[in-house]
Amino acid sequence: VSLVLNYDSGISISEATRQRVLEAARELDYRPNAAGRSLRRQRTGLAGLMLRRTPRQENANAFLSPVMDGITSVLGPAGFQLLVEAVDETRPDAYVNLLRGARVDGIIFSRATPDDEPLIRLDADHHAVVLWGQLAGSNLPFVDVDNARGARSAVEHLVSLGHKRIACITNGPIRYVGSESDDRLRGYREALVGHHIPVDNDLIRFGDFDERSGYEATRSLLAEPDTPTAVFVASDEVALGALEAARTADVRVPDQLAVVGFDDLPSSRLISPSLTTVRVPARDLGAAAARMLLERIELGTRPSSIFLDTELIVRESSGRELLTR
Amino acid sequence: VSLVLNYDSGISISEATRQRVLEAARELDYRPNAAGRSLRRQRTGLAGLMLRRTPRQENANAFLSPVMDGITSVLGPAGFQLLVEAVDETRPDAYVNLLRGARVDGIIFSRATPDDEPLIRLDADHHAVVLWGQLAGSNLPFVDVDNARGARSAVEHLVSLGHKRIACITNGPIRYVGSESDDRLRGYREALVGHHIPVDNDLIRFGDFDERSGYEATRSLLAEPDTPTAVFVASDEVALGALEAARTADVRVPDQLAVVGFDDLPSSRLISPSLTTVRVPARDLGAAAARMLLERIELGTRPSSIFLDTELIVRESSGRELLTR
DNA sequence: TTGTACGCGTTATCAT
DNA sequence: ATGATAACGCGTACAA
Repeated sequence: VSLVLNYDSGISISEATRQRVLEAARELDYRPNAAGRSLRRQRTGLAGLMLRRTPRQENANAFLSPVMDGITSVLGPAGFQLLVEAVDETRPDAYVNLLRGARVDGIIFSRATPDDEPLIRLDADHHAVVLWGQLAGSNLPFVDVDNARGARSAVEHLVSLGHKRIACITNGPIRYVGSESDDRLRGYREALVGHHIPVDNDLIRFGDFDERSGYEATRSLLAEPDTPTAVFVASDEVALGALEAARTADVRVPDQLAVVGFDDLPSSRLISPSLTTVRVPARDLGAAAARMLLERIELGTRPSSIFLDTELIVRESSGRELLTR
Repeated sequence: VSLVLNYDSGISISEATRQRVLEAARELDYRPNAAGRSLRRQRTGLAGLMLRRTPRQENANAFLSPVMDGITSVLGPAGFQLLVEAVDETRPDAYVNLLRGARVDGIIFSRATPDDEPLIRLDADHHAVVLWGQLAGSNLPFVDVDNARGARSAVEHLVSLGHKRIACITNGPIRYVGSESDDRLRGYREALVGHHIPVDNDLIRFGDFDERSGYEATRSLLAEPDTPTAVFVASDEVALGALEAARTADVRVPDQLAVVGFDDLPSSRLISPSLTTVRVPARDLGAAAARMLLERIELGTRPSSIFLDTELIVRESSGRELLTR
């Protein structure tokens, strides 16, 4: 029975019994039992997606839908299903049980922190782990966008429009070197340096992941003696605050202040002025992570990490060329 | 060993051996094997979330994050994990295997269609199924918001501001009576009738789930001989199109046209003018669905369906009272 | 209180 | 080509 149901060809079963088995299976509406199969095969056909729930951005996750779509689009055809689990402070090592208890064959871990010992150990023990987002100081396989390069493309866009006084608002405090926030800030600096524009630290503000911080940072930038003509904001959410600040200060966007964001949230296309931004290919990242995970599970090899390209999406908020003064 | 590890009290094991077992478990870093446990217990500790992927709103799902958060917040403490699967046209009955193959103990099914025979049969066979979104003509247990009531609250808000010419744009074509789109349109009608305002069918437009359709519907409404002073749009996404249409037509919101949406997407708070809307408590709905599913799984009873209340969120787009003409 | 043995459902292996 | 059997890891029923 097992041979008939699990192999399409290359098995030595007479056609007669083959049909007999298939007929019986149909009649009984037979479906193989997942637990029995997992136990015997020593494989679950399940992959885990670990989502870090920070109290701050608790329900923000706009990327979740496309990411999961990308993951399942790869896992599904390979015969894998997806188990999603939130990793929070109450049970910080839940994912350890997932792998060590063989509930899943591998996990995709989003936004790992640099000091996650149990995670490092899982990797060392040849468990299939793949990271969503680069982890500085570890050699765990990851997928990520090149944040510095994406930031450079945004700032170079502003430079090409004629801007020289370009401010930067990060999407959050710089927690450690090599973090997303750090890389985007670095890209901003590199772009300026590359075009021989001096980096003015008075034009750099540190956001706090939310719209409000973007609002306040922009207010304070507009109060600078030598007002910037453009601002690169390292996330769309924070950039929305920048647009709001410009609006309330009667500063026209993009004429008086050009704004470029990062992420390309669904709403960024819809607001007015629509937001020029750096698109993060969430679905592709999900698919890439899933492919890497499959490689690790099925081949047992250690996949090499992947950087995907961002894409600059030019919209109204940076729109026109700067009038020469 | 099993007794020691699975029961805190009420077992007849000497303290000495109890400690010996615990010590050994710690030393070995023992974790129970999920498949073995599932097989023996005849329970997987997994619940399935079936997401309907329509080609149209493929990456839209802004509710996904809070919904999953709500679900896991209930399932987690009960010892259940979540398996997420997209149900698409390629394998329309994948969820049948999920239950009949005992991969999961129950499923939450989002946006079921009225003619889903296999789903009805699963329910009849006492499988644990719970619906996200009411399904007209079936008696499957569901969670939903009272769409008609939510729509009424939105329109009554407009009436209370003095509006009499109130248009309606649905969020999509009316596929069947009792659908979300139908209920919201019905609520609009009921509110008008309840306040003795005649329902003018010339003020009703059928959107198509996207911003563009809202834009076009609003343009056409603004071309009406007796222009409406307010419009109820049955989804925020479509309402964004309405705002854009007003903007390009130099119609001031809310002074010349008040706009109320439905859903309360994350961006609705952030745009300008911020959108008055009817909030759908996505997280609570998720939690409620999970509670119902647990009841069905653990008690084997048939939970009664639940309507959760929407909440009217008044923002700028409906803002002021209408000046009497 | 402790030890043993069985069976959950599947699949791989080994003889026939 | 077919049939019989063992084993995956767990929890429980029963014997000791």
